[in-house]
Amino acid sequence: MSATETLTVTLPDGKALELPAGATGADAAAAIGPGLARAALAVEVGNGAIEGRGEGEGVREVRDLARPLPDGARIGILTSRSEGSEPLALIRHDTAHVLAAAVMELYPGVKISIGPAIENGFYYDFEFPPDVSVTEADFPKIEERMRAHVKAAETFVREDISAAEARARFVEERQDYKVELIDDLVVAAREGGGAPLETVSLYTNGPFTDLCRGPHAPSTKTIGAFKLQSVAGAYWRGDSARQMLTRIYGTAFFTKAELEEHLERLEQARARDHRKLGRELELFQFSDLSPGAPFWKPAGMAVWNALTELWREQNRVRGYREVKTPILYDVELFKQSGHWDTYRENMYFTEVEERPMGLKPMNCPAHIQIYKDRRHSHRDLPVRYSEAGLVHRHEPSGVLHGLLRVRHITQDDAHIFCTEEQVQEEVVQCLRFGFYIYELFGFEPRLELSTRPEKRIGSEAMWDRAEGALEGALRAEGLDYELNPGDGAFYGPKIDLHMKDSIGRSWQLGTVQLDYSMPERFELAYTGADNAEHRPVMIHRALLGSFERFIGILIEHYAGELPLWLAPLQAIVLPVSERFSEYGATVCETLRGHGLRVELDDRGESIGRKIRDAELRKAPYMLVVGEREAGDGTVSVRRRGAGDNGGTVTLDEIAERLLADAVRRSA
RNA sequence: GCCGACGUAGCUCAGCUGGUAGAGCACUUCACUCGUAAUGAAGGGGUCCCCGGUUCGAGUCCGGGCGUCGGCUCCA
Repeated sequence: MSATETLTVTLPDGKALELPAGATGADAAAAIGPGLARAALAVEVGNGAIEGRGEGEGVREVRDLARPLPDGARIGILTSRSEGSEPLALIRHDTAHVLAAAVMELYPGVKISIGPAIENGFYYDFEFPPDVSVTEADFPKIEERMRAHVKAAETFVREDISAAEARARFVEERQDYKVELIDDLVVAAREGGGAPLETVSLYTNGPFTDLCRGPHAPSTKTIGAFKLQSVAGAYWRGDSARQMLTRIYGTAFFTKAELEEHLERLEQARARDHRKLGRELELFQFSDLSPGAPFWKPAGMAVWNALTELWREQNRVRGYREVKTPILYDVELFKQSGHWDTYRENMYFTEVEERPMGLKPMNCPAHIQIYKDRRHSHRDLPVRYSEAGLVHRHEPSGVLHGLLRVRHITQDDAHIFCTEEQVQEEVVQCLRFGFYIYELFGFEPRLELSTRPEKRIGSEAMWDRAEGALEGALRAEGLDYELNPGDGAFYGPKIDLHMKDSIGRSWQLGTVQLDYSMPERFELAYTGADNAEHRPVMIHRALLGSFERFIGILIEHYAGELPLWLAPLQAIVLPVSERFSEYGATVCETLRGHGLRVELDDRGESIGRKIRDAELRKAPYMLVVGEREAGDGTVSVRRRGAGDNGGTVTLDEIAERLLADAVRRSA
């Protein structure tokens, strides 16, 4: 055979496979084996680089099995058992098309927009006719229709047609969103400076055709199990000025068992929802009378105070001095700080004796007042003020979410006023402080460096120095970080600290921001060694983010089972009957005398009942006392969730153990 | 703020097409005095989110408001 009649591809194991010219991914799979041919979903194509490195490495694309393979490509056949998220993403995207197909059939006149796979499933956005509203109650009907498409094992057929032809087709079908997408593709190709857009791809399964880049599995039959999950509003193209579409969320898996396992996980995540646990454990409550503002109950306050102790202790150790500043100010302050111009919409205002006043949305202008109350020498710097600062922000009603998004926010705030030379070292110390705290909870930090945005103040030289200082700090600590070019604040670059919790969710907690704007606006100064006035740099720093949010995250991270040092109820004394209440009271008082949070359950209930209730309250230690213990001054120890295997120890021993645990702050 | 759903006892929820409310848990009382995840019995408890409308009659239907939930946008 001559070269033009064959093509060669390289398989993942490095072996070359020779195929007839024009062979497809499906042909390759068939050439490898009939089992693979049946299991194949798509083909991964990487160009060049037969040896697996060099040119082309990293350029890879997942393609339909039916597309011809390029000569010399490295390929891998994708099946449901392939590693990574791609196989699932593929069938989820397939399922999105099936959803759209079903919806088109059930709701004539519906306009379709886009339907991608997302992290745990997929969605499709629709514009329903004005008189139609779709709710979760309609899901069974839609799912039934979808099942028919899956059962029919419809082939996904790709056609590449000219943009003009596709446009005409969607104009004809009155699919305005598809027309807009095509127009934008054409414009993007033109503005990208490359070749003009020649064709767009359409995918058809059964009666349904969609504008789609692909890829898709060969047919709908690989969708093993799917479920529609929720319906929500979503702006067309994520733009709040544009049409609100109806988004239907769903998920899909290769097998029913996997789907059920996933739904089970969702159920478990709901069980650790901090709003549910907050109510059950009586940590906090919300009231219609003050939306977005938690009421801390005694148990929640115990957690708050334990966290505050950590915060206060560590700030002191690290050279911060705690301050406390008002929450209500003459609006002049916010005009000077700039918040009036940029943030007024989200602030709370009132009038006191005809004087317009506002609640602070940030603590920095307040700390600046303290800094300005005296003159500073370069010898004084850095000046570090910390405050559990209460700020109010009028968050839009739709975004409030338990403790995680509130209007009444207690930030673990700090501001450092320092010289430019000190910036890097101060940032290093902030990062170390953050890591110290996160490690206590087993959070794994991830860092992001955000640099100069388009709209900014200050000279290029200033930004060079500021970004250099942050980068220098990250490098000096040997830390990995992600770069977010252009994502900094207008007044300076920042490092954000993100964490992953026990179930893999990511949260942004801390932030370290350089600020060259506030010192300017408030004309901050220090006297240098040269006896001249200089501007200090200001570092804004929060590590927990806010006490409210951090506690919310902790509750979910620990599923309510807080470590002893944070637990509102550290131990509960359980007399086996009321006859031993007196001894129980002695035990309880002794432990309380050591500063531990202990209660006595002297209700006339059975010991089984008391243990059950104590477990539900998630007390780390249950101390059972009865005739034996009262006789020899001991307690029978039961650990939360561990059953009766803690042994029997003397009162002194248990006190010592609990105290050591609390002081160590062990997780 | 936007879209949608929801709002019934402290909690979780039931209440069909309009006829003045119900369960379990929790709570109270009594009995039991118990050894490692629910002892039994009796009892109390409701402006059915708020305002207005339709109706002989509204928890139920309609309109408005507030709040919550799921998303979207936002988080300087």
